[in-house]
Amino acid sequence: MPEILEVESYRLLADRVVGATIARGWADAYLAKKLPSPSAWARTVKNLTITGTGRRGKLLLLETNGPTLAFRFGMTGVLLLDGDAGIEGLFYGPHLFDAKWLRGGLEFRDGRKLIVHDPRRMARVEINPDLDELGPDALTLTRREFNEVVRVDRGDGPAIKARLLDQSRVAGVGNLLGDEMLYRASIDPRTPTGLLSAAEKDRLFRAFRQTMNTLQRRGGSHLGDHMDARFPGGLCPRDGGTMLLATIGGRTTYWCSIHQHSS
DNA sequence: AGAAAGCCTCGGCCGC
DNA sequence: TGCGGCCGAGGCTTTC
Repeated sequence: MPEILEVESYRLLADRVVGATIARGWADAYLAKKLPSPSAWARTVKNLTITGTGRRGKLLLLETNGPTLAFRFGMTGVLLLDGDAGIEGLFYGPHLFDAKWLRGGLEFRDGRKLIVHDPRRMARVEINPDLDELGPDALTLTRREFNEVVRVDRGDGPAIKARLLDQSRVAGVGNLLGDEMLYRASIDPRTPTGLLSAAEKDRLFRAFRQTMNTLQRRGGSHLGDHMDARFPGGLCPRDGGTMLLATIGGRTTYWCSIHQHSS
């Protein structure tokens, strides 16, 4: 679930600890997998004061008076402050809270705790993350930046769905947001990026912004118009067309056989 | 039982 | 034909 909209809600939650000083931190071996050792997290964060928050795509940043601390949430990670979720419906579907899924976090001198809850163990913490690997942020993508996202230098390029998921091109688009914006733009997700027409690029940019704004207002990446049809045999809510299903860019992709049809 | 919303690695092969 | 880099497949991990 955590795509850019969810991570932005985690950032707003983390804003509440700006000014607080870390008494101690802890991380299990999975959460600390990108660090030299699990103890490196505890050692590094001790006595740091949080000075601000940031975010690039799905990467949450905590600025401090020392190194920048970063969190990525994988597929099932959730950020909690003292056990309270930052947004409604954070524990979606069957994933409820269980103390055994607490993987690490920060405890502040004032007693509050910022905790990562992650059943599937793909969340990670980082110290001084390399932001050069990430493209511009999807929530504030400009037309100029979008033009770079769909630019292809050699050949026809990858399927547009795969390109949208490429975090080095644009940071923050996950599988559900990617499908939703292509659905709204009426574009076949298999279309090679370099073969998109000017009209299709125009529609995709508008749908990109519209998808971010609308789903942020609704409260989550899983609240798109096409979600109800996201199962084998589903019918398009817009025109009743059969929804097609394939793996594109490594992710399960759904699209409408009627209106998402490249001409 | 198979699929899952993210990320990382690796092998193949595309295109110059 | 050689080669760097791109692209897609597969794995991770646990759950329902």
